[in-house]
Amino acid sequence: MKEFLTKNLNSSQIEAVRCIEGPLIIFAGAGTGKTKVITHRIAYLLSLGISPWSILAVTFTNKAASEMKKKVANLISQTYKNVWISTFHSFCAHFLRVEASKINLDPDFLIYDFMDQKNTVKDCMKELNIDEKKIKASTIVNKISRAKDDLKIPSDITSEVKRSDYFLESTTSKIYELYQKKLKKASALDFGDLIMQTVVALQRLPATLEQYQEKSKYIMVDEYQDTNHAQYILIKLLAKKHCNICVVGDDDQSVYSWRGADINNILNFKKDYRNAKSVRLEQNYRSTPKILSTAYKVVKHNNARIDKQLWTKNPDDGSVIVIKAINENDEATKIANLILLNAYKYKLSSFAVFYRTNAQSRTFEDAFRRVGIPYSLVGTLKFYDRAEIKDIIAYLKLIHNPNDNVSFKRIINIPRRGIGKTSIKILEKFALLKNISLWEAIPLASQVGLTKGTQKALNSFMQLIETFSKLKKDSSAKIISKKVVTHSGYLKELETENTLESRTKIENIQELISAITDFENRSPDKSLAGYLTQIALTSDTDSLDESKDKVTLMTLHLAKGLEFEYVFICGLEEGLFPIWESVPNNEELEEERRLMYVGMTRAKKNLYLCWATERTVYGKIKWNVPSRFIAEAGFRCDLTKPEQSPNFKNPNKKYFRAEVVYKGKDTHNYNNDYEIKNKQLLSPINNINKYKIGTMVLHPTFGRGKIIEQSGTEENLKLVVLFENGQWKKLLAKVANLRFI
DNA sequence: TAGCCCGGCGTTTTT
DNA sequence: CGCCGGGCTA
Repeated sequence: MKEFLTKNLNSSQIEAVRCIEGPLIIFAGAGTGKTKVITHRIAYLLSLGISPWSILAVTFTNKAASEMKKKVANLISQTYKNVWISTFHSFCAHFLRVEASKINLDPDFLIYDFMDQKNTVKDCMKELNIDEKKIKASTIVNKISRAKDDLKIPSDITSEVKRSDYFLESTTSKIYELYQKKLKKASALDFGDLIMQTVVALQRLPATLEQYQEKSKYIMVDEYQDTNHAQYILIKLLAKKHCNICVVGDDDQSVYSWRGADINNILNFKKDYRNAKSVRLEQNYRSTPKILSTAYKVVKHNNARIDKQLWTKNPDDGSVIVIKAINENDEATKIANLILLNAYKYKLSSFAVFYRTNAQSRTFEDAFRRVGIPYSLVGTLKFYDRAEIKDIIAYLKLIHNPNDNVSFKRIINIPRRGIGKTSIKILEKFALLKNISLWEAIPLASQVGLTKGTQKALNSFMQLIETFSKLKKDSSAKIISKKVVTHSGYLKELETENTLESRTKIENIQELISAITDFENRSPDKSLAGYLTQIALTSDTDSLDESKDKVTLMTLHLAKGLEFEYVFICGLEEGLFPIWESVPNNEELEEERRLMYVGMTRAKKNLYLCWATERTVYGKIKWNVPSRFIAEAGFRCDLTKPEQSPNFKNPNKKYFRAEVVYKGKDTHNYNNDYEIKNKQLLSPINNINKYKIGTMVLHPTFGRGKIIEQSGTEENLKLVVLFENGQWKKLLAKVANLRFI
């Protein structure tokens, strides 16, 4: 093995890299160098002279795929370009476009996102006279998506249900059937179709299958614990001939079962592939021993897992601390203060706040704004979800395929053309009757008794779109989109509005056009269809910009794969995390626990577990009990009496009881224990370690306070004390003249 | 047709 | 408490 491939790898990593023949499963715990192993493995294959054309690496996210490409390129400069590294969805989209003719598919199909799906389902429900108040459209979308994840067609759904669910299941099945017809008519595929259709095609076309099996003589699958059944079958088909399949994953980090991921895929790998070898990566390079052992204590409570325990050579500094807050504002204020306090040591981008639900982000935004901490909120408002962007995209989609009813309805009256809901309703009814698209119904509008004015408006809309369509042949996506913005009157309407909001919208549209320009400069396929595919399969572009020095706010789900020096996991209360719905169901509870594990293992040095005794939910105050995960992590919480902080009137500045603190022993022993300090807070301090974190002190000028941080030793022992007035001070212990109280 | 008001609802969301 | 969507009125 070439030397450049082995240096910086540990022995298990090397073992995983070198095992290239036959099935291999790599259990790669958090922070164990998983990506490194995959990229080195690819480089190793290439260094052996294996053709890049026969290597396929599949990931879930675009980010992971592009990172992987970049890292392989760094290892092997020349040949990497021909290695097929892509996401499941783009692999399938590519496959389906190339092989479309063999399976009676329009090669220029659109890709529907969640909103498109939901709108289509709504149409179906109207048509089938199903009351949207009884069953939500989004429930049906989820059910249809899950069915596709399981490779089920509409008739499969009803055949295997209990009688109690029969109504819901049979309506789902009916809607699913109609939904597929509508998608077909619009030449659209949803995300689930991309995988399912690919599987179906490969099963039906043995010659094609064989061809792709050659292309995937060596397969690698990243985040295997997140594969759903369809993806599992897809991989199985591709790997069947050569069986050089290498899957990488961590069952402890499986948090997407609600989206169809099946943890059994990874747990049963050895049953599926009898002669499979397995390698465990257990040396962690990210976190401190404290963090790892705490996280392990939590995840150990799960039954459906393969036991593995991470260890590290990292020094045992930093801390794991539980913070008890009075309410959600207090929680945010305390965290904001802790960040300010430590901001001199690290960049703001080294701090992250994780929460279970998006609704929790607001308090943090308020608190951070108040004290002037720059933050970036990840995941909520996606660029491509903004109304103005979706409008312009809808124009592009309609230009690409005028039969796309979803896009048609979105923009028919944007900007206002005097075509209202009732006109559309009439047109829709008519189109349904004639089994044609809304677009095709326009020339026949005179037959349905629409007014002259409406007819005229419809016709000029049609003309507008047709003018754009003519540009398709010899104009780029950029030119078309520019013309759409101006000629449709969209820009003009925003300009006349001239509000702060409308100006932001104009900026966003300009940003969109520059994104399209960017796409054209980069991508080999400069067509409109190419661009539409790209955006359908790409999520947020700008959300996590690591170059900006800001604190990160995000949900725990989005945290997977990232790492930060300081991690704050918030809202650790029964009912919120673990979220109430999951508690009665053991499998779901275990998934919550894995989510906790994911969150904890993001931390490199300092981990804070936060909970509030009181929290306002939907305008009502709720009293909480600390999350079981806090106890499982080895901390004891006093549940009986919620603390009332003395001497405080302003609730936002009530002081802090870092009730339970990790007692750091200077040892790398992985299994060392935690000492509960809860009861010692107000008791006499022994001389040896008298400035313990959590100790109450009295300062001659600042008054009562509590030690919440320490650094340095002996003569240089520095303390951070939080005083009752809400101020934080950094003090040199030797001269601070503190008295214990 | 468009704007307003009222009622219901309120996990997580790689593609 | 706040948002979104449906229905009703000007």
